[in-house]
Amino acid sequence: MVVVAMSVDKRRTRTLKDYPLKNTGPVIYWMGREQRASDNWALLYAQELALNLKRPLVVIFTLASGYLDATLRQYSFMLDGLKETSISLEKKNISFALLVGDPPAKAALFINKTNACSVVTDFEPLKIKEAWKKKVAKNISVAMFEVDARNIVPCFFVSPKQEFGAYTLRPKINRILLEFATPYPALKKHPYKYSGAKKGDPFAKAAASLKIDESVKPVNWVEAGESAAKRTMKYFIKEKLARYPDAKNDASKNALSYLSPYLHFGQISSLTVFNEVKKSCTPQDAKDAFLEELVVRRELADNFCLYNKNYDSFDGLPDWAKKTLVKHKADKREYLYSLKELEYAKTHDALWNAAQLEMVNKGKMHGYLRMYWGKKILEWSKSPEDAIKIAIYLNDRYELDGRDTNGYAGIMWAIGGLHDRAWGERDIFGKVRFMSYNSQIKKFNFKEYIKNVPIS
DNA sequence: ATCGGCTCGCGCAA
DNA sequence: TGCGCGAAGCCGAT
Repeated sequence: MVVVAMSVDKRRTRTLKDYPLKNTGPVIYWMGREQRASDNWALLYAQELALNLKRPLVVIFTLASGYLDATLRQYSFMLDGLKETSISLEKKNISFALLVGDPPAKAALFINKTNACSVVTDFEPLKIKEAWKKKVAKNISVAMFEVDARNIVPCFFVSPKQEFGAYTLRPKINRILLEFATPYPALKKHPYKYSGAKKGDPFAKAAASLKIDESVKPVNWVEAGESAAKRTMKYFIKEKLARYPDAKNDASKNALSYLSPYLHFGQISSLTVFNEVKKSCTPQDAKDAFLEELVVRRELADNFCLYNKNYDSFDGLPDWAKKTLVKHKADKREYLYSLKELEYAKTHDALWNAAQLEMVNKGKMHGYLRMYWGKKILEWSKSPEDAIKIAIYLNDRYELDGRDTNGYAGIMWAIGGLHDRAWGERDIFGKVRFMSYNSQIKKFNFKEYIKNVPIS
């Protein structure tokens, strides 16, 4: 077959299954965490393959019950976004199929049944996703590619190992950032129609068959989906970005982008945000401060989860931190709270309780307080192992952006010194950085913050 | 209000 | 081998 030059950078792609391209059924994009029709390198790559082969393009999404203990809150945000995406895809003559059940089994079955000519999926370093992909690759006889459509600089290309800190990854990203920060081509109206599409609304049926924890309710202050994500981005750039450097660590000020749920579900691409921020009329220091978090810190979290498969447990911490935490494991805890006491915000610390309630009731905790929140869980739990488990449980249960590489890296930073340096030794924390209640309340108007936290 | 020390290890210069 | 410096701090001295 003729190999045509592709506009998606080859360094963004990896081969998961080496097999000659066929010329039979559709090209399939198995959509994972990049849940959007626009500005999606994985989808664009799949479309280019399909155009070259002159075949239809089908996007499939595999929907599992209780994925990593997600609750109705996250499912509802995700499905609302997917509905909008599926409509956008259909408008481009790209078919969308929602497959309910065991993801790798359902995906492989669909690929085999439709006699697909190749399969594209998006990059995500979580263990469960890697296991799914491996299983699918084993059970199909067709080429399968993976595209990093999340990071601006592809994660597996920028570094071959776990980076020690932001300062070791930053220069590697910056050296090649502009090579990868290219504008997105538009998704084309696909000229070859897929004839096997099922009639009817797949979402109604799927919702009925899902078995998920419904005790954590959806939140109504934020709208899901690609167009809401773009509106949120534009509002942030226009109204809040200029004061971001001064106000970002102040939980009583409304200065954050509120983009993390959208970024988590891939309803917006960080490169889209990057390009919009760059071309905005905002002081350079504000752009720099925001882009550091949008690019370096987010991509550092993916780097961590890609190269450290203990990203969600004590074993994944750096050696110096494990050593010092073990040394202080038996230190007396002045306060010791059970999971339920923490979950219901019944501690002696009004600031911590407020942050916890903000998360439980809103699905989003202020970014700066997430650090304080995590460090106090270490201080009040019987071991660092327990603290990590509890923090991940609460984060994944209540945050809209739970189960994100950023969530794991953030918790490991707070509790276990990941990507951080050693500091003065003290009880429980050892040499892991400590944060104190007294310093926090001196830094910002916490009464104002607490006043605005939704208490139910 | 501001400053230095705390303390570890990577990466680069020499 | 030495040295600078880092993902968001704390504390005590001045």
